[in-house]
Amino acid sequence: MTKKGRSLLWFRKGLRLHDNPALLEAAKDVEHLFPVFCIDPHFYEKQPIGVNRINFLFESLADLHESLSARGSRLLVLRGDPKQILPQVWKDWGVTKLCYEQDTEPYALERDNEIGELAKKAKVEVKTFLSHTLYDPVEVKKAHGGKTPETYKAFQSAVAKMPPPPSPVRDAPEKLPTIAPKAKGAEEKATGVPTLAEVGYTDKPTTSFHGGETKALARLTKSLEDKEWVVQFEKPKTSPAALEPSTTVLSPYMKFGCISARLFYAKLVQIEKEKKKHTSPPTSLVGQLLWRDFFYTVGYHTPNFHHMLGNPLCKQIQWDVDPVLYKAWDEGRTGYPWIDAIMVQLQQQGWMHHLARHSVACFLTRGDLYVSWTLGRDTFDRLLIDGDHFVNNGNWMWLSASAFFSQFFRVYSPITFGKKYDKQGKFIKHFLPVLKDMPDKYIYEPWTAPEEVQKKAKCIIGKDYPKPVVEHATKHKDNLNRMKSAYDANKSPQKRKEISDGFDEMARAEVLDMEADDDEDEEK
DNA sequence: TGTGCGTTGATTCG
DNA sequence: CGAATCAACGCACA
Repeated sequence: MTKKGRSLLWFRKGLRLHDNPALLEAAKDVEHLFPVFCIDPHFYEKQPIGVNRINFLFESLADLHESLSARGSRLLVLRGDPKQILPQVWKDWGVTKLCYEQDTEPYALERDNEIGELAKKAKVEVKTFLSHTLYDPVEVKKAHGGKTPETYKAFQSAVAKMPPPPSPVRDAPEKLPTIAPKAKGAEEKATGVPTLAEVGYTDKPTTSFHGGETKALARLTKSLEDKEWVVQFEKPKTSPAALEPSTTVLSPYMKFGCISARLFYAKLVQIEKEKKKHTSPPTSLVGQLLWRDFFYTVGYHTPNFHHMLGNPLCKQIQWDVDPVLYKAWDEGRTGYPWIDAIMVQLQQQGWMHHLARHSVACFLTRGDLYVSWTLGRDTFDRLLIDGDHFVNNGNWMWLSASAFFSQFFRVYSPITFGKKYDKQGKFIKHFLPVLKDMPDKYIYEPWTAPEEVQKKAKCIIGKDYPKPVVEHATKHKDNLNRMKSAYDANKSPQKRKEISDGFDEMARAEVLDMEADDDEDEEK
């Protein structure tokens, strides 16, 4: 049988050659294969992506290109809106089949729907595959009696009724079909992975984590080396103050699909079987993978999951609109070293420990500043190399006690929480060198240090390092009362609606616009 | 309608 | 260092 046809493999997430069913389908029985990634302006129109995050993506693309090249292919990187670009290239290149991995994020659903329609008109066959999550969110809902599981437990009971997650499919073949040699515009349009400078970045990336399937697989192997550690893993017992991460840091690779969740899962289950005794969800490593699938599932089925307004799961809360407090948090100058050090770690590394994220998220919202979780979500989305739509939004609602979690009286202290893990404040001193000579005794509350101690440490509070922007002891108590009132109000649909109607989204937008205004001021 | 539980709080007491 | 207490939420299930 002679091979005919030309397929286009569209990479979005799933930046890998292992466990990639769309790739296997695209490479099957065709004469030529066009592996494509689109740099879609949609993802940086709302806010500029942090340099670490965009670099992680570019590194992942470069790695993908290398791996494809080793198999006689290459990665074609296109610039622009895929809804415009793809129809053009499949016409130019004579593409007969379009293959990609399903993406359930709201923007992706809309985009892919539209592209599906365009493909139909152009008589391009479309084949899609579910391989980003362990379970299909649609199937999970079915298994739960047609209702969306809104708690982890409900999710667990739903998936317990389902077949286990599919095993990873076989790796990409050693030889892939080539790109058609004279495909019109293939070389001009697809100019390889862009440099940071080309897309307007002048700053260098600062993170020590690097993207790509190769790095991902190496990290997976290393993470699973110590099987005893694997089977004893309990997330809450790992330290948020460790300078060498106390967890796997596989999340950025999971976000971009440099690693397959199903591969990770299969390996964990194998080790658990081997060792017999092991920890269990929700705290175990398998439990962590299930959290990811839980948020993907509930997020997919909840309208306006990434908003407070119009989100049926989300408590309607009249958060303060305070650009000054928000910016102090965002830029790591709240005057609470534990909070600021974590925010600096976010800027530098694009990654923080899960409990560190809890600390700063609680602080921004119900704990101290009483600023909307959606602003914190945006900061994380901009700077985290593992920022993942459903997981990020879900966790922000959790920490702000807007959904999933309702014991709002459990507040993280910006002073004592970190102390439990790091009495000497090594973490703080690493990320806030201005405090490096502050005695351990004052490291979590430097404003309490006597003047001569501050002088000796060459760190005057209010000059070299900020005074606290709010007083935690009093503010968190005020907030507790406000949360109690908000919860009471949410019991009444009428009052809930009143809060929604009165919540000024424009005011929230102004907070974001402030940064643009600042830039203008600097130029003047 | 009551009860127990919920991935990861803080403080105090023994 | 573990347990009780603080003040007290919503949800699932009996």
